[in-house]
Amino acid sequence: MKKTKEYKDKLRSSGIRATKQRLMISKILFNRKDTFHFTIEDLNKLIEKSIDQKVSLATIYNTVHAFKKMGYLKEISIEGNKTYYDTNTSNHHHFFDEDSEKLTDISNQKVFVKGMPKPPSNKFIKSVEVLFRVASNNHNQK
Amino acid sequence: MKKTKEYKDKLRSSGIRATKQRLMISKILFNRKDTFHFTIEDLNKLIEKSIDQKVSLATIYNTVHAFKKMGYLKEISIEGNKTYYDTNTSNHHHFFDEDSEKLTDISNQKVFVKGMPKPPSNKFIKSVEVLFRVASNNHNQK
DNA sequence: TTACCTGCAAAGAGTTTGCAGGTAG
DNA sequence: CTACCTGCAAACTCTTTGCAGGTAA
Repeated sequence: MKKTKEYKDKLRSSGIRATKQRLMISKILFNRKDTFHFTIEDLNKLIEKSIDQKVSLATIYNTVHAFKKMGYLKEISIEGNKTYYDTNTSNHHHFFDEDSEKLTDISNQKVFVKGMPKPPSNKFIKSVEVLFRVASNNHNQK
Repeated sequence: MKKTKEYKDKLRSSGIRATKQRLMISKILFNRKDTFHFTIEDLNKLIEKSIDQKVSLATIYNTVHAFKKMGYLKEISIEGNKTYYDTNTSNHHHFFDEDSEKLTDISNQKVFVKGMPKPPSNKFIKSVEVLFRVASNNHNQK
């Protein structure tokens, strides 16, 4: 609650209006200590659980896309038909737990990629992402 | 053509029937020197272009899933709503060209990940995948 | 012969779009 | 006041499913 003004300013300075819906979503996504990994479905459930009014799915998609374009969210590469987003927009790596289908951050200060390959001509490397797939021993092959 | 018997044996030894459709898809996917990265849509177009009869989409999905289960294909983690498959099932890495949305293999003998993190308790690391995103300089942010 | 497979069409899941009415600035 | 935004429903894309008829072994 105390951060409402801060989010208003952030949105306005990004050139979009600080609507009720966007402020609410900002609070849900960014009022937390840890990185948050989510799908649109996850976010929608959180909104429904909250006391405030419901937000239409179209608006949730719209807002998440806007936040991504502004650099407040990052899309994550995970197989499957759902799109995952991450509130940690810095370059970092992930565990993907195949049992629970949950992501965990790994700082890029702990993991190093050696032997950076030469990119195709006229291309430059925009980012390097490492995904460690984990599971318990008795888990079926994905 | 000369490999038909080989594919028949391969399919049968995997416990599924060597149907016309599966043999045709086997040839398209595996009768090549280089690794092949594709979506179901790509594969369907190749089948349509070929001289043989068309194969229904349901059968293509069915076959690709069967091949994946047998370990002949690997699913690749790329953002977006389409599923990518790879005929190279060994542990290796990729360039992803954001301009063309095409993948290129990188041997895992060239790239090394140092500082392997400790997985969550009771979990073990199944695989390590590195994705290098590349683009040309004038390309818009994805 | 018969268990398995294919093709079609319908259904499902996730996402996008068009547009009328609402609201931030 | 008005350009931008929201909510709804319809549309779209990719994928899965049910089932009648076909086919490998």
